Amino acid sequence: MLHAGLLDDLGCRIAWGRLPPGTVLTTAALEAEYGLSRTVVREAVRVLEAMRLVEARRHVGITVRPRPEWNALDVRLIGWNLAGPGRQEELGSLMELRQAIEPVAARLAATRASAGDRAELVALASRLRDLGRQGLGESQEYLTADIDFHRLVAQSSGNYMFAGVLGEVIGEVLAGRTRLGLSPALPAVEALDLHQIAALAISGGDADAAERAIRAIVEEARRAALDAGAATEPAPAATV
Amino acid sequence: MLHAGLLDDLGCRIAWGRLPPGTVLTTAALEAEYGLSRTVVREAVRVLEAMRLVEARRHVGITVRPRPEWNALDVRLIGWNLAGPGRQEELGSLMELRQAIEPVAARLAATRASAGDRAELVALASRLRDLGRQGLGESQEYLTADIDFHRLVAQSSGNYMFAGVLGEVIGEVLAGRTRLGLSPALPAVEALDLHQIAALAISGGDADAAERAIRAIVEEARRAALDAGAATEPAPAATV
DNA sequence: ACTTATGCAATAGTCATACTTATGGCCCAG
DNA sequence: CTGGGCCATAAGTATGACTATTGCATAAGT
Repeated sequence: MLHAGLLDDLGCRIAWGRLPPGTVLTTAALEAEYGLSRTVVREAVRVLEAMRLVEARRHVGITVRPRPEWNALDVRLIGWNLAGPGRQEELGSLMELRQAIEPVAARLAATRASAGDRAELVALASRLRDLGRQGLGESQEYLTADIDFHRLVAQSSGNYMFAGVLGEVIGEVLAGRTRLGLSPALPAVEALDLHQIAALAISGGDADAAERAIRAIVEEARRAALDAGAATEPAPAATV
Repeated sequence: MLHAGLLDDLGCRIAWGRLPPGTVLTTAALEAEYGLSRTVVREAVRVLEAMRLVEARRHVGITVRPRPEWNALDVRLIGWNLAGPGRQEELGSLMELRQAIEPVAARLAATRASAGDRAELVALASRLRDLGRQGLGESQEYLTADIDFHRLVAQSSGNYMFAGVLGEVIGEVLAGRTRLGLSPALPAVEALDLHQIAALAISGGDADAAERAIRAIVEEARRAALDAGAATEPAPAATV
């Protein structure tokens, strides 16, 4: 589909600073550059406009807006940022977002989660512990269970904003940890314990304990990322 | 501009449940219903698709997606929700989001804010105190200063995601408080003190104190909203 | 010299028509 | 009942024509 391709290409060029804020494009120039019809160009521009990456004005053209105006929490934009030279910075921002949201999500989950979700969280924490003890902290299975755990906490919070943003980005953040080797084959006992504590606290309705445990989990992850701070993950190849 | 009108109309109809998940539209039917060209319809649908409100498929049409799949933190969607029957629920979710984000933003602001921003925060807190003491807690001036204060905390955090989402929604949330009469003409001394404490903590680089103060501010706001829980604000007239 | 008004070209916005593409559902055969 | 093929469905794309708005350049006025 041509629309998706053009949208991604333009989105990346903007997100990566290749079309810096203030750049003025025209639909005619884009048609010529990409060899596509006006329909495809306009439709892609409409989406970029909706994301506040550009502003289209008659007689002027399509101007790239300043970065602070962009819809920072747009999932597509997050993806573009993660796929480009600003990946580390984006992961850092996402880590801070997790730091903010996950403890509150856990607190809410402790009061709102369904019985089924409570049981599922306990089961996931058990799974993480088992895999961790087997030295499989770097495995896909561990990663999947870790992602599922955090997603379920967000969903159980009953706040669909938490569920939405965390559901979308937690996979990327945790996978990034694994790729950076920040998820050791033998996870620290304390980390596994914290997942257990969090799951049991949510399951038992203890909001304070749930919040403290998740806060500690996220803090540990943040510290590990800081310790590895200079270990820069190379940006993915710049082709989307 | 026809595009914006159609987008808002369709967006609201979906957000308000008038086009419930599972509803299948076609571009032909929308053209006929709205008396607009295919171009306008397609461009609007593109944006809705990007927001994950709908999915367009050949041979099927344009299907409204289940609500959990929507981009919950899309600013436009938040606006549609706030303009419709789900306003209270949306304000509740936003309050929780504030609860999560603002304390962490304050913590980060304490370490990252520029000297100018630190001074500005202190000045805004002073302004709030002065207006509050004059019994102007319900005034537009107080509201403006309150919004500016919280926005600046978010911006000073140096996390553009915090700045983005709070910058967009804080005005709406705080204005809703004023409209509901939850912002008393004579604000409690403690509330004014907390803004001072937060501003001074950020200005002085005390992250713990900044976080505690902002947390207390947001918690006080949340409690006030709970106390007024049954005082339902009528949804705005359903015309955007 | 500065300010205001006017006109025109620039570029997006909209409409209509034609053609292409993929795909879901239905029908038929084994 | 299952699998394969075909066709109609509806989106996806292209193009030409026309409309609408507006920014900029120029001219006129003070």
